[in-house]
Amino acid sequence: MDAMTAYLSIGDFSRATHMSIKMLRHYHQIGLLEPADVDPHTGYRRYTADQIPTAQVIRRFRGLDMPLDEIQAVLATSDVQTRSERIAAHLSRLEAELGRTQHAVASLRDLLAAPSSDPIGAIELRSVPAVAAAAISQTVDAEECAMWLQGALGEIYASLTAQGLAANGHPGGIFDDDLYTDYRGRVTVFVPCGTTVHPTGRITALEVPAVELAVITHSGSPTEIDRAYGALATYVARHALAVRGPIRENYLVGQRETPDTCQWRTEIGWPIFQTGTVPREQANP
Amino acid sequence: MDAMTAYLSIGDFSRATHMSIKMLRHYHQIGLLEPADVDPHTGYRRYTADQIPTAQVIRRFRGLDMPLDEIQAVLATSDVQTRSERIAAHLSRLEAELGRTQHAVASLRDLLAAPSSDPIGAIELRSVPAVAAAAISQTVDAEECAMWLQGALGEIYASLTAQGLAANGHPGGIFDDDLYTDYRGRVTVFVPCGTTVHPTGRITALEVPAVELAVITHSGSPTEIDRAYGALATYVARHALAVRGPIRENYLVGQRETPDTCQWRTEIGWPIFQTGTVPREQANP
DNA sequence: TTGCTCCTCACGTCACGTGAGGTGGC
DNA sequence: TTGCTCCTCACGTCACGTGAGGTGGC
Repeated sequence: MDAMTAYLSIGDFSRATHMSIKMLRHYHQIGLLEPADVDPHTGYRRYTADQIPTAQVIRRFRGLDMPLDEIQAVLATSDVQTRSERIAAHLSRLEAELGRTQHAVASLRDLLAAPSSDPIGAIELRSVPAVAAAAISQTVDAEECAMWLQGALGEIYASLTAQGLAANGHPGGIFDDDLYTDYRGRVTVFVPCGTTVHPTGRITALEVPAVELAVITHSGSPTEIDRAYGALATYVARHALAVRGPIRENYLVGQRETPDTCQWRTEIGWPIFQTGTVPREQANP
Repeated sequence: MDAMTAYLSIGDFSRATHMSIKMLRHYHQIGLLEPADVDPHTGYRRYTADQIPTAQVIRRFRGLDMPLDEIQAVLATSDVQTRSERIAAHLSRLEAELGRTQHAVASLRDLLAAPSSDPIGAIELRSVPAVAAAAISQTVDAEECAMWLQGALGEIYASLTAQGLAANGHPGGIFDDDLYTDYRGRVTVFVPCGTTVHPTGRITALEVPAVELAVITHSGSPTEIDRAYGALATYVARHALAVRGPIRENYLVGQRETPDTCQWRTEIGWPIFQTGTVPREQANP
């Protein structure tokens, strides 16, 4: 018997590859996995045994939540080098996400085990003067914001070193409201420096404006900063201090000081009314 | 100033909780997180600072991909005991999935590193006689099939022991086509035993029918059994042997023998034409 | 001939995102 | 008064699943 005539019906192909018929039809429709032959009269799909390995690769990738268009891109890449790179990139992303999820699970376990072990510090009202800085601004997605910030900060420090300039305080970030309300907005990261920086790459010289802020300090990993945000927002709301304006963050201890995120310390600054001489207050949530 | 009047607009609440406005409106619509007040004239949503912790819990759970209705169920549970159990259950599911994904990543890395290290065995055509067995049958989803099978098998062995009966061969499974084509179908798991079993629980006495099968053996974890299925389907297609009927599996080495899934050995049987005296053949994919 | 497989729409699901078009509040 | 915030539809996205209603093949 001729091996070429050994077509598999969609049902047989489903059994061979462990993909549902609905999936196979879907993959046909979007052109990801086209049957070797389609009967022009009945519309019956016919697959060959040769297509099984391809189907299995697709199934494996889907099992790892790779989007269909990415799978398609990988399969369309004939260049072995590029192909391997794309796959490796996806696997790295996956492993990174695995780490984050593991961390989140542990963190939630902690939260549930000791519900009120809040190491959330006091809230301080602060008048921040204007300061000259080297800065990078860009519109970014909320998800990639943390990563983007690290990269931009690295670029700024590298340029300061190249220009023989010294940082003049902790690095900071300025976050447009859109970043929170639409999950996409303008972010500025800056490093104060006495001398005006010479613009190179994405870097610009920026006069960071003066503001009145309610400030809280978050100790620990950025993944758990939400609690400090909540405490700060509660305080500002209860005291009716709220005013429009971007949120600030200052990185007292961060990537540059230690890779151990548990030791990081971040100040969050929420814009408030100019209250003149404000007494230092304790948060009372 | 009165703390009770300290409402937050949806924008402020978004900044306080790191949830987008779209999310907050969505959660309002489905009743997961209702604003403390809605202005009857303008429709403006007003939140209180008290709602921030609840919102944060929701955000944490969503970060772990918990479905919204499950979150709702957890929050609606006033009984602390039940609530903790539900959360713990979700975390356990998550950790199990983490393990599976890690395994899948590693497996795919292997596959890419050594593309043709196929330890896939020979294919044998076999006449299987009918056999008396203790069995459990049920319609299950493809995803939960493996888990279900372990549980059912455990029940069967326990009952055999209780009735003083001995197993008379390896345990096996019978899988309706629907399980592959629709991801939901009838599955039967059985253990051959000489004496007729007394029906208890889900267990019935079953005469497992005789069949002609093409059989391949898969060595290793069930998560990688897809390759053996592919090889077997290819063989059956190329030799035009296919015939309707449920697929069989025999568990030569499984959970009962060793928890190390790498050492498991599973036979897969694909129904074929009754060919009378068949010569033993080698697969030639 | 019966029952099974396979076909094509059309619509549903889940958790939102993306505008359009309009109004309210400082 | 201007510009910003907020509102409600209505529709889109992603990867399919769920029928309805109908035809083909052994």
